[in-house]
Amino acid sequence: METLLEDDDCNASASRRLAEGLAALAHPTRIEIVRHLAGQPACCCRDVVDRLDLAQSTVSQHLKVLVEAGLVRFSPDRQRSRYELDRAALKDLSSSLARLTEDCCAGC
Amino acid sequence: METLLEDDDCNASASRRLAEGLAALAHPTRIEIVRHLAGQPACCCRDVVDRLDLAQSTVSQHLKVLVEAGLVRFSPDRQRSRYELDRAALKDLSSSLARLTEDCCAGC
DNA sequence: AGTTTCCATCGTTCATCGCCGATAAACGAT
DNA sequence: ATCGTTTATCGGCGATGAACGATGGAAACT
Repeated sequence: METLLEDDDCNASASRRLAEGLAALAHPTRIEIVRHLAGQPACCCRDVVDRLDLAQSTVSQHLKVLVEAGLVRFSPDRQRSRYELDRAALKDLSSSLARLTEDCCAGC
Repeated sequence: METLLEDDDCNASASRRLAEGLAALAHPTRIEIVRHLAGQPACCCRDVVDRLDLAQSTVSQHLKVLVEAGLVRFSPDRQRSRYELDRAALKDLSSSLARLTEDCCAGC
Protein backbone atom coordinates (compact mmCIF):
# COMPACT_ATOMS: atom_id res chain seq x y z
CA MET A 1 0.00 0.00 0.00
CA GLU A 2 2.87 2.27 0.64
CA THR A 3 4.16 1.60 -2.81
CA LEU A 4 0.69 1.85 -4.20
CA LEU A 5 0.22 5.26 -2.70
CA GLU A 6 3.55 6.34 -3.99
CA ASP A 7 2.59 5.11 -7.39
CA ASP A 8 -0.61 7.07 -7.26
CA ASP A 9 1.22 10.17 -6.13
CA CYS A 10 3.74 9.61 -8.83
CA ASN A 11 1.04 9.27 -11.43
CA ALA A 12 -0.83 12.31 -10.22
CA SER A 13 2.32 14.33 -10.13
CA ALA A 14 3.31 13.13 -13.58
CA SER A 15 -0.14 13.98 -14.85
CA ARG A 16 0.12 17.45 -13.45
CA ARG A 17 3.50 18.07 -14.97
CA LEU A 18 2.48 16.64 -18.31
CA ALA A 19 -0.66 18.74 -18.29
CA GLU A 20 1.39 21.86 -17.66
CA GLY A 21 3.67 21.10 -20.56
CA LEU A 22 0.82 20.34 -22.91
CA ALA A 23 -1.00 23.49 -21.84
CA ALA A 24 2.00 25.52 -22.93
CA LEU A 25 1.64 24.09 -26.42
CA ALA A 26 -2.14 24.06 -26.45
CA HIS A 27 -2.41 27.25 -28.43
CA PRO A 28 -1.97 27.62 -32.19
CA THR A 29 0.08 30.77 -31.86
CA ARG A 30 2.55 29.14 -29.50
CA ILE A 31 2.92 26.16 -31.80
CA GLU A 32 3.63 28.55 -34.64
CA ILE A 33 6.20 30.29 -32.48
CA VAL A 34 7.88 26.98 -31.75
CA ARG A 35 7.91 26.18 -35.46
CA HIS A 36 9.46 29.52 -36.19
CA LEU A 37 12.06 29.09 -33.49
CA ALA A 38 12.93 25.71 -34.93
CA GLY A 39 14.16 27.25 -38.16
CA GLN A 40 16.96 29.22 -36.57
CA PRO A 41 19.31 29.00 -33.61
CA ALA A 42 17.58 31.88 -31.89
CA CYS A 43 15.51 34.95 -32.56
CA CYS A 44 14.14 38.00 -30.86
CA CYS A 45 10.60 39.02 -30.07
CA ARG A 46 10.41 41.37 -33.02
CA ASP A 47 11.01 38.56 -35.46
CA VAL A 48 7.97 36.75 -34.16
CA VAL A 49 5.89 39.90 -34.14
CA ASP A 50 6.70 40.50 -37.79
CA ARG A 51 5.81 36.97 -38.69
CA LEU A 52 2.54 36.75 -36.80
CA ASP A 53 -0.18 39.34 -36.99
CA LEU A 54 -0.38 40.05 -33.32
CA ALA A 55 0.51 42.91 -31.03
CA GLN A 56 3.98 42.92 -29.59
CA SER A 57 2.68 42.60 -26.07
CA THR A 58 0.68 39.55 -27.02
CA VAL A 59 3.69 37.88 -28.57
CA SER A 60 5.76 38.69 -25.53
CA GLN A 61 3.17 37.02 -23.35
CA HIS A 62 3.16 33.88 -25.47
CA LEU A 63 6.94 33.74 -25.34
CA LYS A 64 6.80 34.09 -21.60
CA VAL A 65 4.45 31.14 -21.35
CA LEU A 66 6.84 29.03 -23.38
CA VAL A 67 9.79 30.12 -21.28
CA GLU A 68 7.99 29.40 -18.02
CA ALA A 69 7.10 25.97 -19.32
CA GLY A 70 10.77 25.37 -20.00
CA LEU A 71 10.30 24.85 -23.71
CA VAL A 72 12.16 28.00 -24.68
CA ARG A 73 15.32 29.41 -23.21
CA PHE A 74 15.58 33.11 -22.67
CA SER A 75 18.67 35.25 -22.38
CA PRO A 76 18.53 39.03 -22.50
CA ASP A 77 20.91 40.09 -25.23
CA ARG A 78 21.62 43.78 -24.86
CA GLN A 79 18.71 45.54 -26.41
CA ARG A 80 17.21 42.56 -28.08
CA SER A 81 16.10 39.49 -26.29
CA ARG A 82 17.26 36.10 -27.32
CA TYR A 83 14.77 33.28 -27.45
CA GLU A 84 16.03 29.84 -28.19
CA LEU A 85 14.06 26.65 -28.55
CA ASP A 86 14.95 24.04 -25.94
CA ARG A 87 14.75 21.03 -28.19
CA ALA A 88 15.59 18.63 -25.39
CA ALA A 89 12.67 19.90 -23.35
CA LEU A 90 10.41 19.59 -26.35
CA LYS A 91 11.60 16.05 -26.87
CA ASP A 92 10.96 15.31 -23.22
CA LEU A 93 7.42 16.55 -23.51
CA SER A 94 6.83 14.55 -26.66
CA SER A 95 8.30 11.48 -24.99
CA SER A 96 6.08 11.91 -21.96
CA LEU A 97 3.01 11.94 -24.13
CA ALA A 98 4.34 8.99 -26.11
CA ARG A 99 4.89 7.07 -22.88
CA LEU A 100 1.36 7.79 -21.72
CA THR A 101 0.09 6.62 -25.08
CA GLU A 102 2.12 3.44 -24.91
CA ASP A 103 0.87 2.73 -21.42
CA CYS A 104 -2.65 3.13 -22.69
CA CYS A 105 -2.07 0.82 -25.63
CA ALA A 106 -0.19 -1.87 -23.77
CA GLY A 107 -2.99 -4.35 -24.23
CA CYS A 108 -3.57 -3.89 -27.92
CA MET B 1 -18.12 23.44 -42.61
CA GLU B 2 -14.39 23.73 -42.96
CA THR B 3 -13.82 21.67 -46.06
CA LEU B 4 -12.24 24.57 -47.87
CA LEU B 5 -8.70 25.17 -46.80
CA GLU B 6 -6.20 27.33 -48.60
CA ASP B 7 -2.66 26.08 -48.94
CA ASP B 8 -1.40 28.98 -46.92
CA ASP B 9 -3.55 27.89 -44.03
CA CYS B 10 -2.18 24.38 -44.04
CA ASN B 11 0.40 24.96 -41.34
CA ALA B 12 -1.88 27.18 -39.35
CA SER B 13 -4.64 24.66 -39.63
CA ALA B 14 -2.36 21.87 -38.46
CA SER B 15 -1.29 24.00 -35.54
CA ARG B 16 -4.86 24.71 -34.66
CA ARG B 17 -5.86 21.06 -34.74
CA LEU B 18 -2.83 20.00 -32.75
CA ALA B 19 -3.51 22.73 -30.22
CA GLU B 20 -7.08 21.52 -29.83
CA GLY B 21 -5.95 17.99 -29.20
CA LEU B 22 -3.33 19.04 -26.70
CA ALA B 23 -5.81 21.29 -24.94
CA ALA B 24 -8.05 18.30 -24.34
CA LEU B 25 -5.20 16.62 -22.48
CA ALA B 26 -3.90 19.76 -20.84
CA HIS B 27 -5.61 19.05 -17.56
CA PRO B 28 -4.41 16.64 -14.88
CA THR B 29 -7.87 15.27 -14.27
CA ARG B 30 -8.38 14.42 -17.92
CA ILE B 31 -5.02 12.71 -18.08
CA GLU B 32 -6.01 10.68 -15.05
CA ILE B 33 -9.26 9.80 -16.74
CA VAL B 34 -7.39 8.65 -19.82
CA ARG B 35 -5.11 6.56 -17.63
CA HIS B 36 -8.08 5.01 -15.91
CA LEU B 37 -9.80 4.28 -19.21
CA ALA B 38 -6.63 2.60 -20.40
CA GLY B 39 -6.92 -0.12 -17.79
CA GLN B 40 -10.20 -1.48 -19.06
CA PRO B 41 -12.09 -1.83 -22.29
CA ALA B 42 -14.68 0.70 -21.18
CA CYS B 43 -16.25 2.20 -18.10
CA CYS B 44 -19.08 4.41 -17.02
CA CYS B 45 -19.10 7.86 -15.51
CA ARG B 46 -19.69 6.55 -12.04
CA ASP B 47 -16.45 4.58 -12.10
CA VAL B 48 -14.51 7.73 -12.71
CA VAL B 49 -16.43 9.64 -10.09
CA ASP B 50 -15.60 7.00 -7.51
CA ARG B 51 -11.96 7.10 -8.42
CA LEU B 52 -11.52 10.85 -8.51
CA ASP B 53 -12.68 13.15 -5.76
CA LEU B 54 -14.84 15.35 -7.93
CA ALA B 55 -18.52 15.99 -8.37
CA GLN B 56 -20.35 13.85 -10.88
CA SER B 57 -21.17 16.87 -13.03
CA THR B 58 -17.54 17.87 -13.16
CA VAL B 59 -16.47 14.42 -14.27
CA SER B 60 -19.19 14.38 -16.88
CA GLN B 61 -17.87 17.65 -18.26
CA HIS B 62 -14.32 16.36 -18.46
CA LEU B 63 -15.52 13.26 -20.24
CA LYS B 64 -17.41 15.43 -22.67
CA VAL B 65 -14.26 17.39 -23.44
CA LEU B 66 -12.40 14.19 -24.19
CA VAL B 67 -15.24 12.92 -26.35
CA GLU B 68 -15.46 16.16 -28.31
CA ALA B 69 -11.73 16.04 -28.88
CA GLY B 70 -12.17 12.57 -30.32
CA LEU B 71 -9.95 10.89 -27.74
CA VAL B 72 -12.78 8.98 -26.12
CA ARG B 73 -15.68 7.21 -27.75
CA PHE B 74 -19.08 7.45 -26.19
CA SER B 75 -22.05 5.15 -26.52
CA PRO B 76 -25.08 5.33 -24.28
CA ASP B 77 -25.52 1.90 -22.76
CA ARG B 78 -29.02 1.64 -21.32
CA GLN B 79 -28.86 3.34 -18.00
CA ARG B 80 -25.13 3.58 -17.79
CA SER B 81 -22.96 5.39 -20.24
CA ARG B 82 -20.09 3.68 -21.93
CA TYR B 83 -16.84 5.54 -22.36
CA GLU B 84 -14.07 3.91 -24.29
CA LEU B 85 -10.61 5.20 -24.94
CA ASP B 86 -9.87 5.75 -28.63
CA ARG B 87 -6.31 4.52 -28.60
CA ALA B 88 -5.82 5.26 -32.27
CA ALA B 89 -6.78 8.88 -31.76
CA LEU B 90 -4.44 9.10 -28.80
CA LYS B 91 -1.68 7.64 -30.91
CA ASP B 92 -2.43 10.14 -33.64
CA LEU B 93 -2.14 12.99 -31.20
CA SER B 94 1.09 11.66 -29.82
CA SER B 95 2.43 11.19 -33.33
CA SER B 96 1.50 14.72 -34.29
CA LEU B 97 3.47 16.10 -31.38
CA ALA B 98 6.34 13.76 -32.18
CA ARG B 99 6.34 14.98 -35.78
CA LEU B 100 6.45 18.58 -34.66
CA THR B 101 9.30 17.73 -32.34
CA GLU B 102 11.21 15.97 -35.08
CA ASP B 103 10.72 18.90 -37.42
CA CYS B 104 12.12 21.14 -34.75
CA CYS B 105 15.10 18.89 -34.12
CA ALA B 106 15.96 18.20 -37.74
CA GLY B 107 19.26 19.98 -37.44
CA CYS B 108 20.50 18.33 -34.28
C1' DA C 1 -47.47 2.00 -8.03
C1' DG C 2 -42.87 4.28 -5.69
C1' DT C 3 -37.85 4.46 -5.23
C1' DT C 4 -33.23 4.39 -6.18
C1' DT C 5 -29.39 4.89 -9.28
C1' DC C 6 -26.97 6.84 -13.08
C1' DC C 7 -26.40 10.36 -16.18
C1' DA C 8 -26.38 14.80 -18.88
C1' DT C 9 -27.43 19.45 -18.80
C1' DC C 10 -28.44 23.92 -16.93
C1' DG C 11 -27.22 27.99 -14.25
C1' DT C 12 -23.91 30.21 -11.27
C1' DT C 13 -19.60 31.57 -9.34
C1' DC C 14 -14.83 32.34 -9.58
C1' DA C 15 -10.43 32.18 -11.82
C1' DT C 16 -7.68 32.20 -15.80
C1' DC C 17 -6.73 33.13 -20.74
C1' DG C 18 -6.01 35.91 -24.81
C1' DC C 19 -5.71 40.11 -26.64
C1' DC C 20 -4.91 44.92 -26.80
C1' DG C 21 -3.13 49.77 -25.88
C1' DA C 22 -0.21 52.36 -23.07
C1' DT C 23 3.92 52.89 -20.61
C1' DA C 24 8.67 52.94 -19.13
C1' DA C 25 13.21 51.07 -19.33
C1' DA C 26 17.29 49.96 -22.05
C1' DC C 27 20.01 50.45 -25.96
C1' DG C 28 21.82 52.23 -30.52
C1' DA C 29 22.17 55.85 -33.72
C1' DT C 30 22.16 60.58 -35.08
C1' DA D 1 20.92 65.10 -25.84
C1' DT D 2 17.38 63.46 -28.45
C1' DC D 3 15.32 60.41 -31.36
C1' DG D 4 13.86 55.60 -32.87
C1' DT D 5 13.71 50.72 -31.80
C1' DT D 6 13.01 46.79 -28.93
C1' DT D 7 11.18 44.80 -25.01
C1' DA D 8 8.63 43.53 -20.68
C1' DT D 9 4.96 44.65 -17.89
C1' DC D 10 0.66 46.77 -16.38
C1' DG D 11 -4.45 47.48 -16.53
C1' DG D 12 -8.59 46.39 -18.59
C1' DC D 13 -11.97 43.86 -21.17
C1' DG D 14 -14.42 39.99 -23.19
C1' DA D 15 -14.32 35.08 -23.48
C1' DT D 16 -13.39 30.67 -21.83
C1' DG D 17 -12.50 27.12 -18.17
C1' DA D 18 -13.36 24.63 -14.03
C1' DA D 19 -15.92 23.59 -10.32
C1' DC D 20 -20.30 22.98 -7.93
C1' DG D 21 -25.37 22.20 -6.81
C1' DA D 22 -29.80 21.44 -8.60
C1' DT D 23 -32.91 19.51 -11.90
C1' DG D 24 -35.06 16.17 -14.77
C1' DG D 25 -35.08 11.99 -17.57
C1' DA D 26 -34.33 7.12 -18.16
C1' DA D 27 -33.50 2.68 -16.56
C1' DA D 28 -33.51 -0.72 -12.75
C1' DC D 29 -34.96 -2.31 -8.35
C1' DT D 30 -38.66 -2.96 -4.40
